[in-house]
Amino acid sequence: MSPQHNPAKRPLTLRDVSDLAGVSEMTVSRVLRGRGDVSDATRIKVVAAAKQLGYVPNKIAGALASQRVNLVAVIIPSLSNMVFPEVMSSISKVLDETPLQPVIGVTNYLPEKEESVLFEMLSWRPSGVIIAGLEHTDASRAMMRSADIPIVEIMDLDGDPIDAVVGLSQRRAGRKMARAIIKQGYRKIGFMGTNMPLDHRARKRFEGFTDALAKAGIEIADQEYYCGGSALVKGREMTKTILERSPGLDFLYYSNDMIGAGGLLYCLEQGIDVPGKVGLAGFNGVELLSGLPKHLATMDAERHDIGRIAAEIIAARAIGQEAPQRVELTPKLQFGDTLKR
Amino acid sequence: MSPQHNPAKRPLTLRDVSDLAGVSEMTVSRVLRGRGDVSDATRIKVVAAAKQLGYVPNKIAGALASQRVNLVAVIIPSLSNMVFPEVMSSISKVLDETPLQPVIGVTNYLPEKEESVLFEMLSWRPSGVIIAGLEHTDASRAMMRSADIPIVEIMDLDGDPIDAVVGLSQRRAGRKMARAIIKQGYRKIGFMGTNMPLDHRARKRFEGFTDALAKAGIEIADQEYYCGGSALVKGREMTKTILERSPGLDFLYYSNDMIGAGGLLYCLEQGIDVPGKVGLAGFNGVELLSGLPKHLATMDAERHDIGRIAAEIIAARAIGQEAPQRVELTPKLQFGDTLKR
DNA sequence: ATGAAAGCGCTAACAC
DNA sequence: GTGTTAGCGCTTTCAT
Repeated sequence: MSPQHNPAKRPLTLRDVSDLAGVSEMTVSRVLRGRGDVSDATRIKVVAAAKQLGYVPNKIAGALASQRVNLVAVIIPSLSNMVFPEVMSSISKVLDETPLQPVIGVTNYLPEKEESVLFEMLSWRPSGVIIAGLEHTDASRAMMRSADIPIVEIMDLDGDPIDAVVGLSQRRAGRKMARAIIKQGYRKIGFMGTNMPLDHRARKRFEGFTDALAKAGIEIADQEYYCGGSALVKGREMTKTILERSPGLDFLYYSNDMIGAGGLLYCLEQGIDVPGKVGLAGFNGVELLSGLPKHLATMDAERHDIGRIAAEIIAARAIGQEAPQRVELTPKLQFGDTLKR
Repeated sequence: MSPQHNPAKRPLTLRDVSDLAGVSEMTVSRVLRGRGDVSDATRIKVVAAAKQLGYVPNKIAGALASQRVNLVAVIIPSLSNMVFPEVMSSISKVLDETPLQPVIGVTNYLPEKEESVLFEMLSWRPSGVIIAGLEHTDASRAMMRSADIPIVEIMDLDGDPIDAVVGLSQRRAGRKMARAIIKQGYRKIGFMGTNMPLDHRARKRFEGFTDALAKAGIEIADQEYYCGGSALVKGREMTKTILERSPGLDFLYYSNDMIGAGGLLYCLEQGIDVPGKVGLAGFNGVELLSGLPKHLATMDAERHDIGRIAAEIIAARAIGQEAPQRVELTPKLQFGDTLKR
């Protein structure tokens, strides 16, 4: 039955339902929340009345009275990097089994924006926070610390967590890739990445990468950075630039799979022997890109596990259960077709 | 200054700030909201006190008292189709200039999920709703109608809007593409799409497409559907399948750019003359994909304008201004390199 | 199994 | 310019 027109032009309250059903507001509240003992007869009357009116409970009032808000703030740098929607979907899948609901905030990699998003979110008194990265302004850290709710920092492990942390060591991931590349005999290595000093995870991967090269007595032979625009196009352009400037390069390491894919397409068009003459590797394991002529070597960022585990920690703590404080995931190297093996 | 440790382990209230600053709660409230006349001296004291304590206002209580919630519910089917993050970012950009804040809900193309997401959202009494599509359950429509807030349905125009609507006629977009294809002399046309009966926009585009073909006395020569998996891979596989089954095809129309790109890569690998022997076209104008060896012909879904205008309508109505009820956008055909011209 | 009263933390409205 | 009072619509707690 379609709800009756609401003549009062006033949001419906419990009171309206209680009047129609002929029971107290308290009883209506109990029925609608499924709490406490209510006789079947009453329950049916109340449900019918609520439905007939098209009553939608007011969570604002409910939350204020109960001091409980079943919201989980999820704070990520961007939606255009496919990694984050994927983390989100894992989080949603876990929270769907609980009364908790994710609320997304996007920071655009800006610490001040992160601070303001966090402030906004915390002012709704969520049951928990899942936030990307370990780098935050002092004020952000202070807010999270004093919020007295579970905080899970995700994606990265290299730093000081506020509370719980789920991720992988980005430095270690960079080192692992470097070692694999060296082991296959590549020596003249070029790097391409985003010009985003605030993408700390990319920065740490690069640091780990150069560290491991240095231990083998190798230095990055050339590098190139971009910002903005279509990553696929930029990958192609940077690859052209770097290969023309440094024809001796035998490996190209990209800070993400998207620019790696652009580079791969360029190399194939130019008839460059991949991975014989030049090897290529990216980072992330973006499923989107399987389907290219060759599979780009990459390292899985384990983002589904990260999202799942982070959400599980929040869900456990929300009901007073113990949960791990630190979960380290190990990224898997995928050789694909662009790294000799 | 880092906030003092909160010894009470109790969320801070206006009261705490008012005690520290030595003024009434009301004055603190005024300062923190920037409303009403407050002397500079008082303002400074209050701001200092709030900062020292690390006070974060409780929006739950504020919203209940003021009967105002500066949230805008944005309800979309998916985050993995890049179109929606792009719409989101346009919405955010507009709302950033206002006190309004977007809250994302994802329905996975399921009407029942849409209904429950909507219910959850409306129970927070948002200032407006932006929702993808014109197809909703009766209950969803009833909820939106009786919520007495601005509702903007986006992306599609072919149907009965609840309130305002911003989008393009998906049917017309399909027809337009069909006419362009026919005009270039293609006659044996294959179609590939998602197996998602609930993606009404894709369905309507297809209907418009076949309508226009029918008017020219042409029927779809073959078709192929997929669900799940990497769109790029699926596009490649379906293209192989359809071309082997129907070698006479001279045009392939894809319901989205991602599978179109997979098909394009396949054709190029096979050395098929594109667009000479076979023409290709997709839909959406996904910027992500420029950077492929050839540019896929496509039609811009105008999603940035859609997001911007939808948000502008909500923002205007939120402050009592008039706003358009219906905005039709005209998708532009981009020939790229895969459709003769 | 149901109801009555108190109050969650804030703001509207009004008084001073 | 600042303070006081009375709720906002629910849920908690306690009474019956």
